[in-house]
Amino acid sequence: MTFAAFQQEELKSDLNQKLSDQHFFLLAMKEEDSKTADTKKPSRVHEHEKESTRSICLLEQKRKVVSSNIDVPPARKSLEELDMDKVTAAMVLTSLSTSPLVRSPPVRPNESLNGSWKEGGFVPSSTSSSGYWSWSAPSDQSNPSTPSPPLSADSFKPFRLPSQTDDGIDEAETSSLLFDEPIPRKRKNSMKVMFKCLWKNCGKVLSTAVGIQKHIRTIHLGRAGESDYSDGEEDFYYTEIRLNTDSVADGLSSLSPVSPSLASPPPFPSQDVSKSDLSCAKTDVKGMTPLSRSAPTNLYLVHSDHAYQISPTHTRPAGSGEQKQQIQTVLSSPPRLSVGLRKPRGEGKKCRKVYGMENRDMWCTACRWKKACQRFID
DNA sequence: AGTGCCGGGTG
DNA sequence: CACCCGGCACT
Repeated sequence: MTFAAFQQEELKSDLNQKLSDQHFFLLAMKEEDSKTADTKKPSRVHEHEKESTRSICLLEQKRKVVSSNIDVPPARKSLEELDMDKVTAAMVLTSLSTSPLVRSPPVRPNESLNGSWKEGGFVPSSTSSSGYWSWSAPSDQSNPSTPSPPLSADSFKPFRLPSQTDDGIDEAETSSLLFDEPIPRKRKNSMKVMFKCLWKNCGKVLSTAVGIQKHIRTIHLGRAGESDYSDGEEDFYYTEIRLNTDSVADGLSSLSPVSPSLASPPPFPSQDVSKSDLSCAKTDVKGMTPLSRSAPTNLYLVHSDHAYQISPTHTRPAGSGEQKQQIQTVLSSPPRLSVGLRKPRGEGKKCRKVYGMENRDMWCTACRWKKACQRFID
């Protein structure tokens, strides 16, 4: 079979498939309409029906045109052959759409992020019956040059949603990826990824995963000699944190590395643990930015949800509720470190409470200026 | 809705 | 600086 003939076959079978699908859809629509005809305006139903019939006619015409353009009449093909053609067509379409050679340059403006990987990995073909979508391993039929879905850090960064306690967010995110909704979330690209040691009483922050692993291996696991050997245990003792390099100056917190370390001091003084991605997992040693848990292709995701997540040095009076709150803040808004560092609200009396709004002149100046009360400091 | 207060604006 | 206030977190 020549390539041209093959292409024609594909086209035809694909069209057949689409036509029959649409046909069924239209029939279903008609049924639906007739079911609800008594409750709806009859004229509208009628219109609908007319429309449907006309569409079917048009589709039939199209089918005829295509058939006449192609030498092989549809009747000559057995059902199995047709089915095979459908499958082949789907496969070819799949590989066509994923092949970098054939792929047309991006047209949609927002394709650069979700579009590319969606296109690359997930082709919702009606004939790929399994319904299981995965690009973990290319099937034997697909083009070997099929690019693996964007494992590159950049393409995943925007989707990285650290959520340890709330998987629903991840799912929502995922579904919004599956459907073509644009994701309005903006993220500053001034984010810097750091790795924080979660070992008790150690707040070591390093800029590379390798560095932090080495730190944990040598300092905490006592494996100084076997620097190359790693059974992955270090993975459990550090987490990734994202810093907004814009507001790093604000980020001076009381948390400072406790243990002296062999490596150079962290580029930034330290970080409040609440700003770390607690659920965030990490990837392998190659310095890749961690992928989202919701991403279908997690490579080496290791959850770091263990006892050391909450830094022992973090002794703010507010309990876990505040922690959660802060994490959510980090999740959902452009990072504003000051929010995380906000002083716990004073519990004592306040001028406003004591004197009331009517005696505002009796308030302390701070209260008058809507600042932290200085009269009833707790 | 009320309260506390941070961050930022104004003179 | 003093002073004020928008707006947010928290209750």
